[in-house]
Amino acid sequence: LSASAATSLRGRPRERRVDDALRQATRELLAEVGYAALSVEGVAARAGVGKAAVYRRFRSKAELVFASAVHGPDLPPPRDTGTLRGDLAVLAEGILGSLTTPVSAEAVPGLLADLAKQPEIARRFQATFIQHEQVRVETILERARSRGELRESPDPALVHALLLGPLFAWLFLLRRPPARDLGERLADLAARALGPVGPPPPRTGPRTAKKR
Amino acid sequence: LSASAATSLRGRPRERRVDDALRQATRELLAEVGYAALSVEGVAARAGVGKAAVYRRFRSKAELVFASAVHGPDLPPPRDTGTLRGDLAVLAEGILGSLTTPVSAEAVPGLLADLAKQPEIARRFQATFIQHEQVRVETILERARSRGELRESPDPALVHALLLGPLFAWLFLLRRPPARDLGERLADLAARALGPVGPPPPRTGPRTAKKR
Amino acid sequence: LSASAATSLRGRPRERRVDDALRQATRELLAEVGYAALSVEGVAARAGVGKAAVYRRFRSKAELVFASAVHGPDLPPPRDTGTLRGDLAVLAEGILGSLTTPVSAEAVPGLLADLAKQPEIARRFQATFIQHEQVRVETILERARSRGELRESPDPALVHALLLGPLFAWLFLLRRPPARDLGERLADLAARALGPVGPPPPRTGPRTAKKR
Amino acid sequence: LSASAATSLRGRPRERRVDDALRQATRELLAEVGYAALSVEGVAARAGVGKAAVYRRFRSKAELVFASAVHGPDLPPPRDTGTLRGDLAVLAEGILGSLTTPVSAEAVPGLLADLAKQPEIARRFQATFIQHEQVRVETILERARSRGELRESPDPALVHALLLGPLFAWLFLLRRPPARDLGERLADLAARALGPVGPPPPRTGPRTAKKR
DNA sequence: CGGTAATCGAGACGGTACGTCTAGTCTTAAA
DNA sequence: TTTAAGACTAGACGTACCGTCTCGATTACCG
Repeated sequence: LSASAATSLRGRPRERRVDDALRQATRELLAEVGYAALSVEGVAARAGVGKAAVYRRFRSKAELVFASAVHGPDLPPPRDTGTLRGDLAVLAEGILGSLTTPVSAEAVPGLLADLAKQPEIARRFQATFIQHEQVRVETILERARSRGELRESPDPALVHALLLGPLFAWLFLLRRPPARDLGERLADLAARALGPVGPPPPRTGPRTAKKR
Repeated sequence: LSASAATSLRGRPRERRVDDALRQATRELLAEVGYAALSVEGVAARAGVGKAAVYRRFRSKAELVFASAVHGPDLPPPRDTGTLRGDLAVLAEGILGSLTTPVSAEAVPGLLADLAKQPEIARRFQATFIQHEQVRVETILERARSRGELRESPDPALVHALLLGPLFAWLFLLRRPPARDLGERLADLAARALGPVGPPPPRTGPRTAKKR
Repeated sequence: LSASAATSLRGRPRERRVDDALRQATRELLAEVGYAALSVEGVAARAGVGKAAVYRRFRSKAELVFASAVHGPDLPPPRDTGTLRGDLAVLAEGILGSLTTPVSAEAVPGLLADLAKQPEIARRFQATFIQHEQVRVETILERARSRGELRESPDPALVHALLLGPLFAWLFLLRRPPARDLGERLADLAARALGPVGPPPPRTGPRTAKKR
Repeated sequence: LSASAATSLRGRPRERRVDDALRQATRELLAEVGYAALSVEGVAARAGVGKAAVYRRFRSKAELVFASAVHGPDLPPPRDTGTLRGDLAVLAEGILGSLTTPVSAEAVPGLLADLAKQPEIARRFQATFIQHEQVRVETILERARSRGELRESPDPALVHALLLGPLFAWLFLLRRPPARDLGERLADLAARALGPVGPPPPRTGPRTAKKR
């Protein structure tokens, strides 16, 4: 998740100070004015840095913001709470937390829009953010299966969407303030939805009688 | 949902032709070049219309796109399929459909980003798009309760997020192609999460103590 | 100098009130904001009149201003003061006066610029403003010749330029404030320049006491 | 007279090529379409330059045209012809020449109009164009006095107006084509107006006490 | 130690879109 | 046919960024 371009060994080395100042300035400006109103010129000025120093590190504004605002795979591995529901709750709270920092809150929608047109950034976003969470989902599902809570592991992507999606929708589509226990409630619903998969143990007739 | 400004009765009336041409041009360009690369100048030119005619109707690019790309409350009331799961499936397929038109697919992320900084548009978005779907959710939940499928109605916003969120996440965050039965599968999961599933699963561990 | 377009006899007759309000509003705005910042919309609004009513009377902004700001041939015929120098002084003071009203002062440079590109208006300007003054010059020269002050009449256009030019230059090129006796001083110089052409006129009367 | 902004020593220096291309394009377009129809966008396009490069150098269209069209103080010092009349003729021909280039002819009236509302440009116009010519007038008057052609030096501004004014009026107010010897004729008249003509006219009364 | 090479801040470069403004024309309903 | 009101096309205005490039001045490593 560090900067980007191939760092040659020859010539004057990059200054760490510049990297830090850029990250800092980007985060500040994101929180202050939001993604759309954030300009590379503004970031460079705030960081006391030339524009070239920015573009030497990031190919575009989207990359700059992405690298500065999105946390990397620095989360601890998912804690084992003993139940699927508990594991999912921990994960959901983590996702919720990373979506509600002042920085993320401003950056996410704009970043998403840029992703739509910059496949390269989109790929990195997948690899850094999405993929990493999905691995955690897989781990959790695996555990649940070995506990006997699940008969067969569902598609991890679907489960991921089942947690991430409603959180995102709540915050950015419905634009509701995040309730304290939102993550837990969604984890609860998700666990319930995944519950015993397939036709309730052998013998249970056609899926028709869903009634009650 | 129509254009915007108070339609005065005096003076030359707005030309319908212009409204139509603008909507048409906007949709075409959205599908062709996407939201970011769409320019008001381009839309006006394609529509054979002066820029002033655009800004007389829409305060910004976001308003223009919103009004042109987002379907209004022109959906039929939710069909009663006889089961909660069925009703949700119909709704989910509808949402999925409206998110996967060539126009929406391009417009949604950009629109979302603009929403973040333009409260006025955000309000309209809520009223037009979100609110209307939420009413449908309420209707469906009401029906389910009168059928006895649900004991108590959950928060419609939460249920809405439970359907809309995963669909959105699947398409725009995970960037996966929409499977044919995606809506149905999510409706299935949602129904399962909301109510007791079929015959209570025999003995599947501590599903009892559900929070809240 | 009245308005312009062919006034049909059929249909509703034009309202005098509109003509007056337009003239009035144009003069006010000229004095307030100057020629460049004066807009037809502004004039119409100030006059409480529709834009169409303006363009029904004047083909362009230049025509509007020209008709509203430039005095017509409403000057009395040049008074005979008894000397060429005196006659020229009266004329020069008249020209100076017409160039230094608040309205003219603002209108003249802008009008001049538009004249450069609108031959039609330029023609009317010649006919209304220039020609009329030139006739006065001719009259004055004729008188001087019959008095014996001049041997032969010089080109009236040149004499006109000799009076009008320096006044214009003083005001609009050098941008100096008009001295009280500027007209008189220039008339003095002009009379002197025209004076006895070639060898001093044989024995001609009272050219003596030119002093003040 | 050069461009404008303080030329900082830091950062990338301005490109000479851009300055030249802008001046060139402005002059071409002035001659082709005139002042009113000249647009900054057009100039930039013709010069193969971004609009920003123009506005980095000139605050407005008026400044651009002024800097491109008006000759600087690059005239040689006024040649001494031996007589006041001769000196004035040289000067008048020079002024006439500078007012009748294709570029000036188109630029002057428009520039004059813009001067009326932009005091900053007006000031520069004074300093560059007017003042410089006035110094030449002073030189000429001084010479004439030391020759004994003039008893006392009149106001140089008035003399300047006496030459420049009629030329301007002839060209832009009366809109007459410039005669070959126009400058000389005006210089003749001016010399006559200023001083005793030729051999002091025998006995023509008290021409001595000339006013002021 | 002197050269090579990449860095630094600064800011100009070509492009492009923005949202505003005005000109002059056209269209409505009412008079 | 006029009126007031205001929509219409067309296009310039001056501002703001983007991402690239260029300047002179550092600052490391390499030979």
